[in-house]
Parts: sequence; C-alpha cells; structure tokens
Amino acid sequence: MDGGYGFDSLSLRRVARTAGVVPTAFYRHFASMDELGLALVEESVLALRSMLREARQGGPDPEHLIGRSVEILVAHVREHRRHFAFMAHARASGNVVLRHAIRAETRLFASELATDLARFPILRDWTTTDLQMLAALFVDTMIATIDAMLEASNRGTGAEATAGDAEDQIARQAEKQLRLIVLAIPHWRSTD
Amino acid sequence: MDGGYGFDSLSLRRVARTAGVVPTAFYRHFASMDELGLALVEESVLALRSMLREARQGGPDPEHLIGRSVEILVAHVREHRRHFAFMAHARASGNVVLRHAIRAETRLFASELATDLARFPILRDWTTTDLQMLAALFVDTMIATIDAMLEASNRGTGAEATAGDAEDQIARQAEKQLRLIVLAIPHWRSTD
DNA sequence: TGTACATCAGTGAACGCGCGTTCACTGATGTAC
DNA sequence: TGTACATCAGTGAACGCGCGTTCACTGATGTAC
Repeated sequence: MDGGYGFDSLSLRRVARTAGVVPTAFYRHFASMDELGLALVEESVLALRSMLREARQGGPDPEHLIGRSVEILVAHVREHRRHFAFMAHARASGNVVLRHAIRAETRLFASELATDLARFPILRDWTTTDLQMLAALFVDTMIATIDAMLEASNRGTGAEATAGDAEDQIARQAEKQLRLIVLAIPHWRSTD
Repeated sequence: MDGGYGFDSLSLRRVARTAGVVPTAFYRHFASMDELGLALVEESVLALRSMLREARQGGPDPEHLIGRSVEILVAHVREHRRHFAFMAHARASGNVVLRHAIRAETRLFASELATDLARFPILRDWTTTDLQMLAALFVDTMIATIDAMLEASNRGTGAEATAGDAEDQIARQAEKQLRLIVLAIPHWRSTD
C-alpha cells in the first residue's frame, strides 16, 4: 500500500540499495537527498538546453520552423524520457527545494525563448511584456505536450504500438496548437 | 529534513492527529489513504464543475467572454485555493490512483469545453479533432495559469500585497494569451 | 414508556518495518620525499 | 625504487522514530417491539 513513483517517495536507503552499497556510503557522495535531487535537476536541465540549442541551429526558416521544433521536442523526450519525467514530477512535487529549482529553470527557459522571438521581424514592435506572454504560451504548450507524452508512455505498458500511436497523435496536436498561435501573431496589436 | 507539502507525504497518523483522533479511528471513515484521496478529488472536482457552470451562465456574449472567464477562473482559484492546490499536486504526484483520477477529470473537462465550443457559429465547420485541439489549448493555458497563481501565493507568504499584484499580473497575461488564441480562430483552415 | 439489541465512532496496546543518521572502523589508491 | 602518510569509498552495528495495521474493547446513539 505504499508504492509511489517520484523522487518524493525515494529513500536514501533505497538509493544505496540500488547502488549496491551500504546506506551510510551515500553520504560519501551527497550530504542529503535534496543535494542528490539538485544534481539530478542539473543533469536534466542539460537535456533541456541541448534541445533549445538544437532548435536554434539552422536559422529561422519560418516555413518549417514549427514542424522542426515539434520533431526536436518529441525526439528529446523519447531520448531523455527519465530526465523529463523527473522534471515533470519535481515541478509539482512536495519538495520545496526541487520545485523551486525546476521553476527557476523554466522561467529562464521562457526568457531565453522570448529573446529568440524578439529577433523575428514580425515581432519587432511587440512590447517586452507581450513577448514574454507569447513565450510563456509556447512554453506552457510545450510542457503540456511533454506531460501528455509521458503519461501516454506510462499507460502504454504492454501495448507498445498503441503507445507510439498515442505519442504521434499528441505530437500532431501540439503542432496544430503552435500553428494556430502563430496564425494569430500578425493580427495582434501589441500594447501594455 | 523530511517536510514535504503534498498528499504524498501525508500519513494516516498525521490525518488522525489533526482530526484529534486515535490512528485506528481513521479506518471508521476510509479503508485507506487512497480512498481519502479519491474523496478529496471528488470534492475538488465540484469546485471545477461549479466554475464551468458559472462560466456558461449569461450566454456566449463573445465581446466580454474572455475577460469574464478569466475573472471567474481567478475568483474560483482564490476561493478554493486548497482544492486547486491539491489537484495541481495530485496531477503529477507519485500516487497512481490519484493521478489517474485527476487526469480523467481533466480529459472530461476538456471534452465538455469542446462541446461548448462547437456551438459557436465561427467554429461550426471545424473538425472534431480540431475542436479538441483548441479545447486542449484552452485547458492547458488555464492549468498553467492556475499553477502560476498557486506558486505566486506560495511565494507570497509575508508580503501579501506583492502576492496579490503577482496574481493580477498572471491573470492579465492569461487574458492576453486567450485573446491571442481567439484572434487566430478566423484564420484557421480546419482539416484532419 | 420501557426494555433489548444493533450500529458505529473512537480507544489503547501491540506488532514489525523501513527510515535517516551517528560512530569508529577498514582497506585500497594516490602523493611526497 | 621504496617508505610514510593522506585521501577517500565503503563497512557494519546501533539508535530512536514514525509509520500502517491487527485486535479486543468501550460507550454513546438509534431502532424495534
């Protein structure tokens, strides 16, 4: 009746046991579970940053930008599933330290995206507030997509084919949502 | 070094202690913590449904629909903060039973919203898939907004004025995001 | 109106368990001279 | 090349604690006749 997936329900002793080591040896590497968690956050963030870096390569190319971005997103989630799952969980977890660390990284990510967006000619006259608003909308849609993919892969145990299908469907929906948002951009009158 | 906010780190004994009752008395009311959790989900869902009901009253009135919806959302989060915080947490929690219950409710909510959307003349010719896509985008934006409000109210301990300001800013951003999405609708060519 | 019984919330002792953390220790690997 | 010492990962016993769950129980409230 215990169970539980996330970092929250992971004990120091279980970590040690999995590592094939006596519990006290844990302290040779981390001062506490929080510190382990922060190390995991740091590692996971690398996956995120590599995603952003890859998306930036190849220049703007507005024609296929959205399709490419979604492809990159999907590929990264598939490749670093455990890291993304860890962040998705820690994001809403009961652990204050981890939650704040993840939130800070998310804000940073959104702010970098806003900077990228500012380079597009069509967004030149937008206020900073509105650029942040748009970046947040993209990031929130991205997070929701990642979330849905992880949930689909959880449910998909035992029926891998349908899990893959579900992921494709999620990816297609995300692409549509992003396209829809982009459609609105030329019609927005930016003020603050 | 324990701590922890959410339902995950809430023990049967702590519930009993808070209720001013001996641990074994817990079983007079619930067979397990999972059952307690499900009861809380049910109670929290009532807050969500009342929100949707209130938003439906007063008819379409497309002019002020978005502003009114955001107002209703903010008011409900402020009034039922604990229920929303519970759902936001359980949504990504390690407890499989709770997580699935919340996810199911979220899907139901999105599907009801899609039905509502179908009634708008401008959306008459949209495919079902695209209506679901749009509803999901609205719901995801809503969830991100609720999430941000809860986080702001957590951080805002000790400085109520700034916490209120932060919430207002979040509400204003949400309103802009919804307006932006709505702007795109007339330009979408719905296909599947 | 009174009596017998059922229902039901709460009690308190007891259990075995996994937990985080302490402590003094061992033994291998690297470094200085 | 050999010796002395430091560093450092891992050991194993021990602690006190909060946990979920069992059991037989008490006493109040409601119900049937």
